[in-house]
Amino acid sequence: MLSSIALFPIQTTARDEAVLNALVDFVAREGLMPGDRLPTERILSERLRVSRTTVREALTRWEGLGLVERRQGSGTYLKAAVSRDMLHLPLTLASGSTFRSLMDTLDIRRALEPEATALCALRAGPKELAFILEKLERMEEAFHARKGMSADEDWDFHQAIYEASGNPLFVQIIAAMHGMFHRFWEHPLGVADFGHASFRFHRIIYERVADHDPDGARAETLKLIATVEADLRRGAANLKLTDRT
Amino acid sequence: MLSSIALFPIQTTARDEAVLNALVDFVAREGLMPGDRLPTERILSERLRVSRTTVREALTRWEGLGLVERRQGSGTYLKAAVSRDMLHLPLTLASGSTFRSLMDTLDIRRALEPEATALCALRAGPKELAFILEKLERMEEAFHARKGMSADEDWDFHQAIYEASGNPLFVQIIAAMHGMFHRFWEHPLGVADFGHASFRFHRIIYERVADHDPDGARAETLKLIATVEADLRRGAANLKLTDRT
DNA sequence: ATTGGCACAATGGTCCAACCAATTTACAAT
DNA sequence: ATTGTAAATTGGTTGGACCATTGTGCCAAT
Repeated sequence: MLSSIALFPIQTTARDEAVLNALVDFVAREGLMPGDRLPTERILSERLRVSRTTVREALTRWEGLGLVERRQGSGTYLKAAVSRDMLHLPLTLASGSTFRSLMDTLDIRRALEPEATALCALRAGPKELAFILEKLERMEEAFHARKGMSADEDWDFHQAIYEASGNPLFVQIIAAMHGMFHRFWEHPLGVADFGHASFRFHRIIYERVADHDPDGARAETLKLIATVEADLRRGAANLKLTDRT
Repeated sequence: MLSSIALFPIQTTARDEAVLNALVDFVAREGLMPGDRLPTERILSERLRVSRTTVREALTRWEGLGLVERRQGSGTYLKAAVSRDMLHLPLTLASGSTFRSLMDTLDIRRALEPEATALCALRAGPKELAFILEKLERMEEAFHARKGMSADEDWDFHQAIYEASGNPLFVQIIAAMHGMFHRFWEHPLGVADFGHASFRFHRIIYERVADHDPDGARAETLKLIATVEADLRRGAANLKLTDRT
């Protein structure tokens, strides 16, 4: 960005970082896409003239950032696009499995999801709308088949909307909040009809988005989250979730 | 001193993860705080009955997450609190367009900061308000002394507000957005009076918060972000930030 | 011709022992 | 007390070996 500034960090030794830079270049040159397989550790070690240990440390870094996935016996696969000047902000959210923590994630969702949906209503084109509709119908199908909300299909629908917002940060942050939420609430926790109240809002939200009605989309998303909060409060009352600080 | 370390061998597969779990327990038991030094790799290797390579791979993960800092010849130091149930959120900001990336962070801020400020207005007690006021006055002081916004004091003020929201997620996520924003925009980029327009809103926001007026606080925070966006658009126009894909 | 199972190669995961490089500590010389 | 230097400490790197898992292809049985 600031190409006029020609200062570089003093580089005494930074082997693994150099390995990653070389790997970025390689991926760019070969036009590798997410899902493609990277060269084996032994090949990289040989070609880059560094020990396999160093290659592994570098790849461990990328794996920690979710950029790469290692499968023993198979290989190392690219999971996301990489570039030299991409910005990884590792954000560690320490959170216990307390009622308060779950409510905290809802605070974030209450702030982000309505805005993301509103942006989607503004920006989604026919192609994105078709994709969202497909996810919606798949979710409704699963709901009727299993007589209840299916977390996977539900998330697929929302993810489709947030991806259509055009801002990748929404997807990443909201996904983390969902993950945190469902990690401690894998089961309906005594709430038999968990998610039932939210069902009807999905199609309404889709319609608002399809109508390019950002305010309506925002309002309906807010209602949906309110149903989630109500479910959570019922669950907390049932099980008397206690703090484990 | 290290003779009393209570570490036990581990046996499961997924060695490096087991190492990290053991380390979490160790940190908790010893009451280690950020800044404290961890046992050396050789000690860990010996006590956990695991090769030093495996210990290093585990620590590399934590280093990538910013949880730990290694200093050659000195040791490995804790940089943040760790707990078993923490969620790592790797935020990846694609660097297709710098301007677009900055606008993406603003989308998130526009969603989160008004809500966090509103929550602060609801929840802040006298003690928190006094702390916020102190940060406000320090910022205003720095502004008059240096004839311009000071990023550090500015952030201290906002951070005080978001901490008073009572939800630690707000602080962490918003801090990450600020970090991204300023990493791309370390200098005012041709906008000489960068931040001047935002100055007056700080005191207004404080007053709304002190009055426990969440809607007012939300509205004023939105205006403040609007001034940031205006600054950004002027900067982009000045320098003709271009895509570097 | 199809299918099932098995041997073998490829690949990531772990271990060891040694040495390098930076830092800290101890200690002697002044 | 200060300073300079040697030694010990600690993270960083290397090479080589072996283990565990996965993928591939051959071969026999059907």
